[in-house]
Amino acid sequence: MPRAFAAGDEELVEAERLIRDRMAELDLDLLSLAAVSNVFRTATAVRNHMERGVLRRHELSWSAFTVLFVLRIWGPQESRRLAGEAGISGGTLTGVLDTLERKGLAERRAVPEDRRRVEVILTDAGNKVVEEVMPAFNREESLVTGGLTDDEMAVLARLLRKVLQTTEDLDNR
Amino acid sequence: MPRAFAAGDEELVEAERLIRDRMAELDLDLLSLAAVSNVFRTATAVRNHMERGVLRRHELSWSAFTVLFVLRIWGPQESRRLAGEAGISGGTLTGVLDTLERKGLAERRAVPEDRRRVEVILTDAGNKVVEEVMPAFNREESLVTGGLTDDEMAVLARLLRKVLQTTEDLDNR
DNA sequence: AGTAGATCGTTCGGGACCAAATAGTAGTAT
DNA sequence: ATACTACTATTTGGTCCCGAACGATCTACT
Repeated sequence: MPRAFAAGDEELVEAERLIRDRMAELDLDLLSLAAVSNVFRTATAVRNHMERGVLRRHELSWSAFTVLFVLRIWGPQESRRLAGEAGISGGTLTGVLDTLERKGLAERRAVPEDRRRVEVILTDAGNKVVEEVMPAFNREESLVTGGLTDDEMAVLARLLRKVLQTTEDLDNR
Repeated sequence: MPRAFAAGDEELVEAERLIRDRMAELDLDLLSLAAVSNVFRTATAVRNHMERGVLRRHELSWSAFTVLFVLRIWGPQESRRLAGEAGISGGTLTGVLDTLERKGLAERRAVPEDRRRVEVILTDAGNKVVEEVMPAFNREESLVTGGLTDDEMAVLARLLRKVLQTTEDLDNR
């Protein structure tokens, strides 16, 4: 049996077979490559799906919704932590907050004991938006994971958390 | 045992416990939510890691590298398919190709039989860049998946492919 | 031949994004 | 008090990205 069709081949999609064959001389770690690149492909596809299907109807950008969501879950937050939790830079958060304030969905509050800092809170309107969008968002999440069993979803989440943790550990050093 | 600490709880990170408790009345599908949101968190973290660590040294944007990579794997491509394969819009591809042409890494070629269409090819310099960047990129992929066994990486890729496929099926309808 | 509709890549407008520079504030040492 | 250091959010400059509008081109039909 030729090496190009060794065991495990049936797991690969065409693109991955091509990569293996056309990059053979580079001696790549194909398991890592497949795992990571599928993270990106899936994230892009699902994100586009969400943006076009759910978020667009509410005129919310991805980051704007994420920020609202974080505020709803974690409660009033200071900017720095909010940015980290939402996965965006501080500079980006400033712009997103400008937009959210303009729409009346969130507000900046001065922190009395330290005037450098800013606390961000969800307005009633913002709270309402989250509680309206979140179920719609979650319905789509259920749809895109419809091909997985409950066990598989749990495994997927667990493995991803491990990769995430490893990546964060690499960056904090 | 209170419901808030039922079986499986140890699988959840703090954020996910919070979501469960603070969104209880919305009756969400928490398994899907955890799976999908971890896809995004992981993708963001790994992408930032790659952009700062590998791509920045070579002055390549994420999309620019993806386009070069697709060209290297799939060979000369027409724009429309190239955009789809790289996961970006047609409008974005135009800008990316302008940049890549300016750097001499890729070239547009007229398609004789249909003057609307454009074929994109990798130059020798572009080919060289891919073969230089790809191993460095792959080394980081190995690092971020370092916490997983080979089996786990294969499972991760398989589950993600399933979600990806389901999402694409949803969109093509 | 001529026209209507589909399809291609490009252009354009605007938001999002990051990194670096900046202005302002707090704490600490001198 | 003053200077120094560390930390905050913001501004700036530049890139990226999408969707919609556009012009050019091809196809099908009459």
